[in-house]
Amino acid sequence: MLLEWPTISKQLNEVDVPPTLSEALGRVVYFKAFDEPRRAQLAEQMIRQHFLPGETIFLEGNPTLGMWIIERGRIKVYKLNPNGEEHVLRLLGDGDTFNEIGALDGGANPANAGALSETTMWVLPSAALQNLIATDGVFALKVVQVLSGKVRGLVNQIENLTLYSVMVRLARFLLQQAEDPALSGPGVTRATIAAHLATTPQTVSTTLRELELAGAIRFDRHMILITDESILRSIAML
Amino acid sequence: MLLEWPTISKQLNEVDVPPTLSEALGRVVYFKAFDEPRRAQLAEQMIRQHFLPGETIFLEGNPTLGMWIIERGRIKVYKLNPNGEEHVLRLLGDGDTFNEIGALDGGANPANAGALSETTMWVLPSAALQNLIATDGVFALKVVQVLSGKVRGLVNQIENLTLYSVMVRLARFLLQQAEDPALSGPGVTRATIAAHLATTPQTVSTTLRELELAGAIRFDRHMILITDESILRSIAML
DNA sequence: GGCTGTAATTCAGCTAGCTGAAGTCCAGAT
DNA sequence: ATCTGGACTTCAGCTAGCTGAATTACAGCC
Repeated sequence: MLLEWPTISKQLNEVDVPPTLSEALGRVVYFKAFDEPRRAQLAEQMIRQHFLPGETIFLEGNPTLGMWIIERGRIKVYKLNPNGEEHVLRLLGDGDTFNEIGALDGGANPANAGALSETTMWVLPSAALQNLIATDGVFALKVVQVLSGKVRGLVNQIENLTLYSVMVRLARFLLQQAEDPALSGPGVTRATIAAHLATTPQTVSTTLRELELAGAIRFDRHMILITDESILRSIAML
Repeated sequence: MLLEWPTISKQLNEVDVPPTLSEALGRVVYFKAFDEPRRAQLAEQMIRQHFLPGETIFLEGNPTLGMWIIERGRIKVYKLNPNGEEHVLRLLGDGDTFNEIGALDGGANPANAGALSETTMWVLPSAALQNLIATDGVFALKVVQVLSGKVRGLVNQIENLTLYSVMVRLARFLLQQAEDPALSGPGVTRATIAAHLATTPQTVSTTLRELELAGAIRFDRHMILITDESILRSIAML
């Protein structure tokens, strides 16, 4: 199993870029069940946005524009404390959505968002989303399902942060990374991962060395190779 | 401002116990908008349960019975790691609901639940809840609102845990406690609070002493008095 | 009143993980 | 080929908070 780790920005040519926005919407969890005309109608209400690496997409506490859908790129959703320290809540990539909460309840942005790589995205205005829920029971049900999953995910994050060591959290992250391409790729640096696992880049480094020593992974240039998933899983306590 | 701290179980006579279940449902966030006949119909589908302090209500991973509604008492929702260490996700009391997620998405219980005090509760079976969502758009919208709030709350918890010290977390908890009676009262011991703030009872003790030294709080028997809210708020970085 | 058991406090010693600094690696630009 | 700057690594020193143990306080009960 091979993991693209940071700084590898060249070879990132995921082949299957969907040709039209409407088609792309078919891959978004919320709209999978929509038929073509309905997706097209939705597409008309959306606004295209483009960001460069390092650019801020929006700030916590500001009014929510809508739900964001990533066409292509990597972004982070994060919190800051007054010292400027950062905790990365989510790392997202192609086809992922974010800031649903603000769009759904009409409140302010719950967190900050920033581009990690060059990114193309679309915004579905809050009003359009809320209108869908109010008029389409099946869609509302879908939203409840997705939100439930989101709650489960956050509870899981809290569990990891409070009940497991950096070693375990990192092992779990590597296993997730093997499943989800959004967790690797351009812009996803050690510092970003550290901020996601509530630790420091230095500690990530030394802990990766320990994982190598334990025979779970191997380094190949800037890539990380899982050499023995069973060892990694047992370290991850899974 | 006065906070009942642990071990005071006698004087807990919150006067306004609602006489009927149907009436009690009117105080539950999900059912506030229901009229009396509708609440009565709902009440018919519910099952009454009784627990003693320390009893387990349900375990993570088991099939979900339904959504629980607390008539009277204190409970905790918590996660365990293989060492038996515990993290308390939520502390709940009269009128609060829990395990909605399992009931909403039909999955397993996302966490464990246990009674902290003698508790009377009701279970609304998952099927009944899901039926409501499917047939009542206004209700579905309400559920989306509540779930959004839940996500915001969890993100807030993660922020506290990862970006702020025990001192700050404890100060914030004391301020919350002043607002929400479920966070004090019978069964809510130092150990429980420590498990909620991801620390130890010893550290809670020493940190409370420091807060006293800073002039933010005072001890009176086993009670904690907020003597200077502005000091406490500034320590809490709020 | 005195007993008993649980909760809370205090303290000394320890450790996981942080901090800051110095050095290395490497992709991209010239 | 060399240079440059960001990312990564390594290390020594430190500290917030944990651990275990001993002590005290208190509620409930007779």
